[in-house]
Amino acid sequence: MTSTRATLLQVAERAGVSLASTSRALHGTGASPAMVERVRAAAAELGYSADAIGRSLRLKKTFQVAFAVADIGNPVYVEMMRAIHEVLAPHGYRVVVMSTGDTARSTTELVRSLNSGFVDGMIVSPLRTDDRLIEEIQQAPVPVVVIGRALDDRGISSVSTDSAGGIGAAVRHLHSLGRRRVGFLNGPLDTTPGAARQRGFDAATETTVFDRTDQEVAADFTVTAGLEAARRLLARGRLDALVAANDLLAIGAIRAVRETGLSVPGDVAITGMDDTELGQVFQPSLTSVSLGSTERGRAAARIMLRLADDPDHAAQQVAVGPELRVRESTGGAQ
Amino acid sequence: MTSTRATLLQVAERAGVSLASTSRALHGTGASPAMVERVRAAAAELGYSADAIGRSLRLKKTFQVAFAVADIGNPVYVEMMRAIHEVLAPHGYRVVVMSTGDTARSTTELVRSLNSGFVDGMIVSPLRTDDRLIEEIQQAPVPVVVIGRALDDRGISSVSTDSAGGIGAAVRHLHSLGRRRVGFLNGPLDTTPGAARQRGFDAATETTVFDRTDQEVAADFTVTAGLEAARRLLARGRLDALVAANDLLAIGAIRAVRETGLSVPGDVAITGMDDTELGQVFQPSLTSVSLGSTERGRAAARIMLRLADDPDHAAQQVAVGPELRVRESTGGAQ
DNA sequence: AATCCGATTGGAAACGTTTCCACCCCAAGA
DNA sequence: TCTTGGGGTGGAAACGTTTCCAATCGGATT
Repeated sequence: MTSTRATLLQVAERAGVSLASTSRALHGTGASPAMVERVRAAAAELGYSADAIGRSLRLKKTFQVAFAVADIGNPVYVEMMRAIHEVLAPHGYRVVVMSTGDTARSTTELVRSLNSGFVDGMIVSPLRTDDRLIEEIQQAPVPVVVIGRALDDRGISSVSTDSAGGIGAAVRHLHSLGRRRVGFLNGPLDTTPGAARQRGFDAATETTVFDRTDQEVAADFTVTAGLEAARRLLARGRLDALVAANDLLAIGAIRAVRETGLSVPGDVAITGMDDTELGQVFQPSLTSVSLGSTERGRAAARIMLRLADDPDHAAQQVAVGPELRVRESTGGAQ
Repeated sequence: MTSTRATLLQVAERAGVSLASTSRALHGTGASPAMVERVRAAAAELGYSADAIGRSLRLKKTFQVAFAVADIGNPVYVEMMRAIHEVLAPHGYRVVVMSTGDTARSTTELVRSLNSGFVDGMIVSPLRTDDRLIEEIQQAPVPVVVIGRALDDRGISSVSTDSAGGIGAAVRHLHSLGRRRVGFLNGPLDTTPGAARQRGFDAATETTVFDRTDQEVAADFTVTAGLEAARRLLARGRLDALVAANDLLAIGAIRAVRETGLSVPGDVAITGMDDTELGQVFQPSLTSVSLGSTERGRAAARIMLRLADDPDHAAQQVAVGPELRVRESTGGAQ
């Protein structure tokens, strides 16, 4: 930690050649074999390795991509981050994690910070969106890929999924099991996912007929909030099926159901959404609608690679379909 | 995305003053109120914001800190990352996530990459360690904080915990419940945590007397590996208590126990380690030894802040004590 | 009125890299 | 032998910022 890092100029002096030749020799283009040999040796002796900042300044490229979400601890985002990292790292890109905060305003601020040019692009999954944010994304100086709503009409690259359709699949699954009194446990309606899932439930219960439907909104998408909201829901009348807007809410709901002395899935069948590992290892294992977090993360990262390579490339859209994974919490196998 | 970002020089020209004054005016030191006003206006009109790379080059400071672990998906590391981010972000530092890979060799490589100077420091939690790695850390050009083993003797900053002692607490807890046939479910012994926890179990069962002890090593620290290893362990003979080396293994073990028709905690009491959210929401909720992941992350980040501020600052060590959290899986309250 | 001092200001260098451009040299063709 | 061309090399500029240093400008003190 005492010795200072070697610079390219020092390597050049040691090799007794010019700075230009040294750079070429190391970067591998247009240098004679003798030169390459000579410079390599000098570089090795000094333990040289190129300074990322100097290179970035000259190249106007940071080899960094930001990944921004409201809550880094959320299992869904963790999965995405892992996938993004796995795709980007082999291409020499680093991943910078950032927090959007949970308002559209704070997210807008974050997007604006791209102006300081510390990354080559940003993958963001906004919890809440408004027109200001959309505009800011459109004007961003580097490519931005949105994971969430499809935004093709606004010329923004996005990776979307049909969570409304996913809720529909869950509703039909429960109906096909003979359940006729279904409850819906949603998260905040002013969030992008909350709004979409609400649309999904409304649409599904319009075409599929139940004897009774009811719903309740949790304070946020967590187990605790799910537990409390489910208690309120169950207190209002008997249900035999419950659709939760994500796995954490579903787990809270399972606890609430059991508190009342009822069993899952015997008395109440429950579905989650996101297909998290948590839901998979839970007992009972959770029937859940996979929204392909890993796949969405990968898709976003691949779009980013293309855009980072060619910033003038047209915006790209990818849609990942939802997929129902039937497990114990609705009486499925395993 | 078409318009190019404004540079400081452009702001200077627009304000009709020198580059130097412009910089001072914006940075707030030694400029007249009139100058500040004038430059601010010009900057606002152009939507100027300072280029991070240019500034980094001059300041020799990136305002970035790396966080490197073997598996970013592991709940423990997620918690640490969240804590680290929460501490560093308010101070203007960005967090870059990196993967150590799971060998000491690949971790060494990662530490060596610090030579390219893309980051002001690194917080790393190596899964496996050897002398080469220790050396590399000592020679790193920027501060490195290790989360894991205490390394005070080597002059390295570290945040450690007593996981061996934590296992001891779990063992004594089970003994105090009257359990006398205890099994130990560990992860790979050649990992730093695996080795420490093994020492803990050996030491504890030497001082606390059981009728029967047995142990088994899982392929890694996951639910699936835990399930398989626990099956082997249970097949060898009846147990009434099981200490797992982390929460994921414990959850695999619960499943294995139930497969044999036995109950948790009635027939077999089970403890985990790490006190993850997963264990808390699981049913039965998991008695677990907290190693203070959040606290360790925070401590590491705080050390990093000090070291980044003053690179010649002496290495710092912090130890976080383990804490047993009794829950349903050993018959505790809640 | 001359001097001095502090507060402001501008010029220029520096951080470390890549690459354009001009130059040189040698081999090949005329 | 003279020209042409191409491969290899070095000089120098550029990326955007901060800060050292010298210079200037007031106003206040003698």
